[in-house]
Amino acid sequence: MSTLVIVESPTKARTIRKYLPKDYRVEASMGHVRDLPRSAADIPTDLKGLDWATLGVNVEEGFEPLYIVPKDKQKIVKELKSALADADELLLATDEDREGESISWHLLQLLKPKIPTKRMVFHEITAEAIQAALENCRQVDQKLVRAQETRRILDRLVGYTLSPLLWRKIAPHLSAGRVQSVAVRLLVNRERERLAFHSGSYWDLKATLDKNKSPFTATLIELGGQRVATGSDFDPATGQIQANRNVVLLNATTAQALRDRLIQTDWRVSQLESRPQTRKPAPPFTTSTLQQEANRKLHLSAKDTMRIAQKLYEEGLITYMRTDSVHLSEQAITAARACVSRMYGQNFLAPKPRQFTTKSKGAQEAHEAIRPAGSAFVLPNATGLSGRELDVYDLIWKRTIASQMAEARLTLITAQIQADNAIFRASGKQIDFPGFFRAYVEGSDDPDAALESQEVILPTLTQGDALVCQKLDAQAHETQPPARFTEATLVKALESEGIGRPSTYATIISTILDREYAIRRGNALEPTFTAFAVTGLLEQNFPDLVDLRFTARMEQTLDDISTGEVNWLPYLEEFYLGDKGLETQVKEREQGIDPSSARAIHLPNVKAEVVVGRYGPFVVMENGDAPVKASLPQDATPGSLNHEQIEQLIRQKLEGPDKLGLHPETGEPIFLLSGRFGPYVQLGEATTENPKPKRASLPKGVTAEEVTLDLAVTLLSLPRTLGLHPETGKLIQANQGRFGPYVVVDPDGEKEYRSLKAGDDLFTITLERALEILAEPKATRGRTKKEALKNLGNHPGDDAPIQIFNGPYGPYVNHGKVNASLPEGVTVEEMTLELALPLLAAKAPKGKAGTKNTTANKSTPKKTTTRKTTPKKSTQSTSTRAKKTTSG
DNA sequence: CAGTGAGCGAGCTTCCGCTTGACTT
Repeated sequence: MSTLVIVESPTKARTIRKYLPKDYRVEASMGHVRDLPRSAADIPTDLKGLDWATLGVNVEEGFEPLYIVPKDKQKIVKELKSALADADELLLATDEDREGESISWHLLQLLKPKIPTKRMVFHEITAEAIQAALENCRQVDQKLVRAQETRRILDRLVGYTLSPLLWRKIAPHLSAGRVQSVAVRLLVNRERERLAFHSGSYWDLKATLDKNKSPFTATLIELGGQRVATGSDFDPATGQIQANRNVVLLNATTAQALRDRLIQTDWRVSQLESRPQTRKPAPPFTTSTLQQEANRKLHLSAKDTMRIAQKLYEEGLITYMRTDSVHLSEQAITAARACVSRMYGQNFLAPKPRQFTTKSKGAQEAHEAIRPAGSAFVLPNATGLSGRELDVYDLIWKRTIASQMAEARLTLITAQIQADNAIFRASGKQIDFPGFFRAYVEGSDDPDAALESQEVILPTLTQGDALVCQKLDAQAHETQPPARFTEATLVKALESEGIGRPSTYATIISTILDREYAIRRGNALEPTFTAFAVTGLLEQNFPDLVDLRFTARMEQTLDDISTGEVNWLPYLEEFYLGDKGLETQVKEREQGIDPSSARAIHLPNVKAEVVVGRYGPFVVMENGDAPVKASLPQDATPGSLNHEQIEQLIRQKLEGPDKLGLHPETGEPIFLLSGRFGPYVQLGEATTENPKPKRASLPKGVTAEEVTLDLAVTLLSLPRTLGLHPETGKLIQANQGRFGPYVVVDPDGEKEYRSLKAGDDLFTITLERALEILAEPKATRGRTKKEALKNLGNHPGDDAPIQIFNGPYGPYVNHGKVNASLPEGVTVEEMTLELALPLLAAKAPKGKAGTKNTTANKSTPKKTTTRKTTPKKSTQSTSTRAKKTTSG
């Protein structure tokens, strides 16, 4: 007989197994095993008709939750049950936080063990820690479980009460939630600030000064005893200098005049100041800070970062990647310090081990900080990793090492320089001892500030020194609106408010993008019209729920529930059914919310109304008694739309499309129109006989204003025939496609495509050049060609190579079109041809398959964007939700 | 791919937090 231990993740199961006695069996629950029904399909048949079944909470009967085992967990539960049958003791070893405690409780409810059962908790996987945990087991903490259940129910009530309201008032398939709606509101509020922003301009002077042939620069700060205005003196609402600021504002003329006067005067050092500064290293990574840094330094999305971190974790290279703790274990500190003294020397070691404390709200700290795993950190170049995986590991390694390094010591030097009645300032920064800078400098969200961290050397100066002014320039500046959120800054903001959890930051962003509350433009997240409409409705009717502090207050109550100071049921009753309660408020306000005004958005910079419609946003402009409506381009957002664009759209609607002119040969009119996919030109009018006249999109980078009749004629002349293939006699054409210009052989038959190279031009390319390009092999899809991790040799059957590649789910063996994962516990190094053959045989397609299926490598153009509608299987994931796709 | 935005309507959409999984004629 034996003891069954249940943990959350299979990787953790594998690691702790070796610290447990032989007869202990460790299994993973894969996170939560029960939940409220997600949709109608999850509701048991006997409860189907009940009005509270979809909500999954019987609010009239003591807020009793309806728990089900989701489809993807049924197999796991079955396996756990059968493992339990062979055990004579059960240890529940899920994480020691609210969610972990709840998982243990649900396991108890489901498995109903008849054998002795205990709750085991540990924070570190070492022989001693596990031993200590075995000796100090306890029972499941019911109060903590209740706190989790309250959280779960509250989130369900918010989400499943507000979302339907949005369907009724704005558009179907929208969503609202305690976390996502606040995140969207942050984006919207920032965009509003940007829209209300008025830029101001100011000038100053920049001098290049010299002493003993070492030039340095200084900036004008004071004139005639008055400070010279800078960006922070402006009122963002007006673009003017704020009231009560005693400053001089220079413009182009006054700055130039001042320049001409000062260049002739004497320059002298009037004041010198130098002060020492020390800098401490940043704490080791949490999920949130890792995502931020990977976004700033490696330009990875939160989702990509997590996928890579998961991989590193599974390879045993780093500790758990979903954590809110900055705590380092004894083992980690020792390992980091050993690395520092070996690689940088004793000088660079922090005199005492440095331990950090978590400051973010609501942290639960069930895990360590993210750091290289083990008691001796693997050096980045010894990991065998490459590409992004190596980059992320390197980042984690450096940040961890740096946290145990000595402080950096700097000297900041400020010199004031007098030139007649003007004062200039020069700042220098000298690094006296780099300390942890050697290993790691935290990235910045502000590129200007990032520059600042570099050393700026000033020559040795003394008060009264005479200086030579080599150059003096007047420079113009403009105040900038506050920057849009990026993934990094949004995650940072959410975390500091205690909103969302490490396991959810990446999915919060995915949800916002999936629901089209925001689009990603460059690194920035830009809120859409839908986001404005939804945020407006929620702010007007449920201000408390979209308040940044709502989650913090909820967390406080949950803490009080877990200590027994607050009773959970009255809290939920008040929250949902009370006078100010959610359900009460929805019922009260439902009538008053007019759908057409909820869908309408008024923007300060635009004199028309934008309406969120079934087919995307459109503008409505008053025009006598029949308002004019016009669709907006698909990527239009409140922040990208300007009044000229709208006027053009409206004018086109009123006067018909702009006519560019007549076709020089056929005499047909050529129109410039604007559609959902941007501007395009059209030859002739659409009539009933010819409903689809020839059309062509403008090439990238050409705006509607720049289009000439010539360009339109050339675009409409496409495809351009280059000639016949000298060998096969097949037609060769050049054309403009979704991925840019290309050439094609046999456009009505076999269709062999190649993209044009950087130097080639669609309109001048010759048949000879086209043949050259066509002779080259097709470029491999994706960014980089995959390199095999290891070659195992050739298959005895067909002599084709068998190789190991790195895939999204770990390394796998490849032979032709057959892929197979490595057996559990076998490393890439240990794999051999002999081990691979049976794996491949088991995966190989049976019978005749294999010959036809060449599509994988051939042309399978993705239908729409990168978002593919994946199989109906994974009903869990939000990103796989079927979408209304308007392309084809 | 390309000019719409209301109406009749069955049944459905949706939350947050834990965790990995891997389709076929």
